[in-house]
Amino acid sequence: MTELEKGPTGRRRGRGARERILSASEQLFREQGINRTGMNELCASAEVSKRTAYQHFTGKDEIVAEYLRQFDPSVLSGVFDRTDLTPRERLLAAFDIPPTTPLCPYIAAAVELHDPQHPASQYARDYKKAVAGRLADTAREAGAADPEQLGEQLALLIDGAAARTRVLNADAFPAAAAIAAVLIDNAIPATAGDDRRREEVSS
Amino acid sequence: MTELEKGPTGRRRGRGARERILSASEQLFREQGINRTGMNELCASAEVSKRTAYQHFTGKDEIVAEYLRQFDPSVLSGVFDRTDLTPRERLLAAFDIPPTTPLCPYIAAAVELHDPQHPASQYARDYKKAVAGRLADTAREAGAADPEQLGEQLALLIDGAAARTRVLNADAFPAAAAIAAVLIDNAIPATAGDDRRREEVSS
DNA sequence: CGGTAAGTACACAAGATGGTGTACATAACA
DNA sequence: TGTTATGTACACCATCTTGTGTACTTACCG
Repeated sequence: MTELEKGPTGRRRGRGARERILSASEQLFREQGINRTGMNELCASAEVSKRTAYQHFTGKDEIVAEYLRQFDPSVLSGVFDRTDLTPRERLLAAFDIPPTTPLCPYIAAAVELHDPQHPASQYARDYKKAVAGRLADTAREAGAADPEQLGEQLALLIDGAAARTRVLNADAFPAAAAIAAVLIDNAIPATAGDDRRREEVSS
Repeated sequence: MTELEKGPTGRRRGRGARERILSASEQLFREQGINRTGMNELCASAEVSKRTAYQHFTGKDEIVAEYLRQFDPSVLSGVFDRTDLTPRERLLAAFDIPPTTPLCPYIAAAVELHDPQHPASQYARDYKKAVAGRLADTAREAGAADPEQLGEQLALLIDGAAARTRVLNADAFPAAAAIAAVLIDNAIPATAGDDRRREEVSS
């Protein structure tokens, strides 16, 4: 969804202040949170004059919303579009989050903004539902009996791992992956599936 | 841990400003978040003069820390000390959160404070570990093969449900309870346990 | 060239924030 | 009674917050 860069007419739109702002916001909002990042700091980090920032965005809220909207494609497609993995492996790969993703920004935003009506909170919901949907699709591909349910369950595990990682300051995704393996094996009937085992459960 | 009210000597300690502050903080921090609740508002809601507040607490940080410390006994003992339930039922009862608990305040605090060194963040970690420990104890009682692991897994499910409930604005605890049932049945060897089924899985 | 869109620099507003200082009131207790 | 702990009322401060206003500069493009 990274639009513009060059406008539709081919005209260059200035020196890319907008993108610098969003790029800086991605870093700062993640590192120090949304509420702890002021506009002055954000503009300084983006090397953009404050005036310019407010010419591109009506206010901080809009920057926050746009900051969350950016993730939609990147995070999702990274895992689910890998054709080198079986569907089951893809489901589990969703728990192999690289260290570059310290915490789901949607949970953080939902907590920090604290207003379900905020546009950014809407994006957060949309994203979460999209992830659950993608997981359900993959679950269906893997032959799960109730793919919607499995997708929802795996999404819940991911969120649990994210939240727990944040609170405990220790990686909880391996534990979540272990649970996921159990759920996947339980959800896929014996006849279907790729490499699942029946009674034994990988810890 | 609701100490004082009357001191150990029987002496009345003023008019209970401290408790009013903590009571108001519990409500306000929960309803609107920590960062969105200013000291002026907090003191007004507690019907306490600002000066008094700063005589009881060195600063807002201390109030936040104390606010989190209060939960330790109440939430935990409510579920785990019920002798009318089998251990397995107690494990599942942890997912029957009443509507009075809109969201785990520890996750919210960890996100809002955004500083793992903050005393309140410490309390959050302690609490989370305590819950996992209690779950593990109960899992052991229920005859689980690896009670520590099951306790950690169930704790992760609770956090996932809490986070997801917050972001999606919809109750995710039933789904978490369903997963919990699967994990519990998988973790308890066939010989042990109370009412578990073997192959069938309660959705 | 000149016009225009884009961006800059910087002061400044208006309000909220956490936190103090000062003088006064009240309740308990000896 | 008077002393002391507790609490109040309220002005006040420094700082930070989002957001504007104004005047200037730069890059592009015909």
